[in-house]
Amino acid sequence: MVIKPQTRCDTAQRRREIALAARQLIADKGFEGLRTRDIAERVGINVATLHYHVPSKEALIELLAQSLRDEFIARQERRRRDGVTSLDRLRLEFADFRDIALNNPALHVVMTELADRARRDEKVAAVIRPMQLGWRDHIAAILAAGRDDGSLRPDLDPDAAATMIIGAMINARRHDKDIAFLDRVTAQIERALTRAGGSGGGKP
Amino acid sequence: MVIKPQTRCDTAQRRREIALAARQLIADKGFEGLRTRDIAERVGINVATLHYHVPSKEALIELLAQSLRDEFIARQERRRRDGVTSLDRLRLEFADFRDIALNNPALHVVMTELADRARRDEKVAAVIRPMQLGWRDHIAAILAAGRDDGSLRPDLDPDAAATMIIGAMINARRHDKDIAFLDRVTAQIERALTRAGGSGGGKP
DNA sequence: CCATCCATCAATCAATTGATTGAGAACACC
DNA sequence: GGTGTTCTCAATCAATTGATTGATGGATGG
Repeated sequence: MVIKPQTRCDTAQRRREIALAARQLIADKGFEGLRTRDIAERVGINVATLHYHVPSKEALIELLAQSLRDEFIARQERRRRDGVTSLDRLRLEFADFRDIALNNPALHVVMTELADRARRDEKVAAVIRPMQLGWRDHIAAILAAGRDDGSLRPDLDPDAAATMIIGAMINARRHDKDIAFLDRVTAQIERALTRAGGSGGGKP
Repeated sequence: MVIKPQTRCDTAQRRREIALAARQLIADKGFEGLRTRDIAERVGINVATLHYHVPSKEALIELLAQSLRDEFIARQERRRRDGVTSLDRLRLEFADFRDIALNNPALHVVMTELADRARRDEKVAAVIRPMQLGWRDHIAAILAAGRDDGSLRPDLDPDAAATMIIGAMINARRHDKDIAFLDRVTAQIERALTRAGGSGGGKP
């Protein structure tokens, strides 16, 4: 199971490894199946060593949440911001989500698990909620701009629509393993938010 | 904690009580915090008695899933089906979701937890997935009818839009405890799916 | 070369947890 | 009242699990 021949390494590095292993395990077996022993094994260290770097399971979960937030922020910052119109920027959001769904699906799974846990764990909530709010606000800002510059329909409620978009994308991935379905959903969102409204009528 | 003075009762009734207690506990502490002892205490019986009626925890979870499905089906059937237009019927869906959110919020919480578990538990998946698919198909059918009778926009992709609607409603409830926000989201959905597309422009 | 700190591990602990056992109470039927 | 079935519980088990302990090796600086 574990390949890497272990050498000593400093706490910062070990904590990164531990967070990563925890994430993979959660993606596999869910939060309820998360065991410190499994994490240690995956990292290739003793349980005691794990507890040396991360004092308790609670601290571990907080570490996990922070690790997730860090990656989210990193992704956010490395994005291109060069959309010309608001619609372009919205499409960029769709593309980003699609990219994660394809290349790092565990991220969404763990995100969902943590979001559920945030419901009853204040420590996790303190890390996760701002992240979710930030995402929503980010999309809402794009929508508001699009509404005002005319590239999106004028009767948009930015916050409500942003919530709709995020929920739609997550739900599209929840069941359908087929990425094409996500594309259909984002295409439908786009049609639903642009001005035209299919007023031309008729099916092509 | 437990009030009811216990008397003997038959397996069918006990299993109902157990499923209900399990549901409440999951709503409180999540799947990972579900303990057979806690369930037994909540029902007011001994753990051994619980295991007499429900042989294993796995069986318990399956029972839980079935209990949820039964309630869902029951709700589905007791609904009024008298929407005149498709838009009316869609609004009825919104109202149903709103009603559950207000009067039985635990239902949505447990539903989400079970949906997550279905990812790695085939038994649960076998019960939950058809239920979710049924919901989506139900809404998709309404949308398809609306598209064809002209009360909804002609460029609708019923399955994609249904997924969007469900995801939007769930996501609206996930964070915002305020029911008014759900109303904003459903209002936005409605605007997004009807033909007009705000082509009249301008804010009131 | 030595003292010190850091990282690691084998062994073990205490608590939790799903499940079982064996015996007894409530009930039904005759 | 007798008999068998159904339901219930106190006590207990075996396994799991988060966490600790005490010892060991290695690196670093003097």
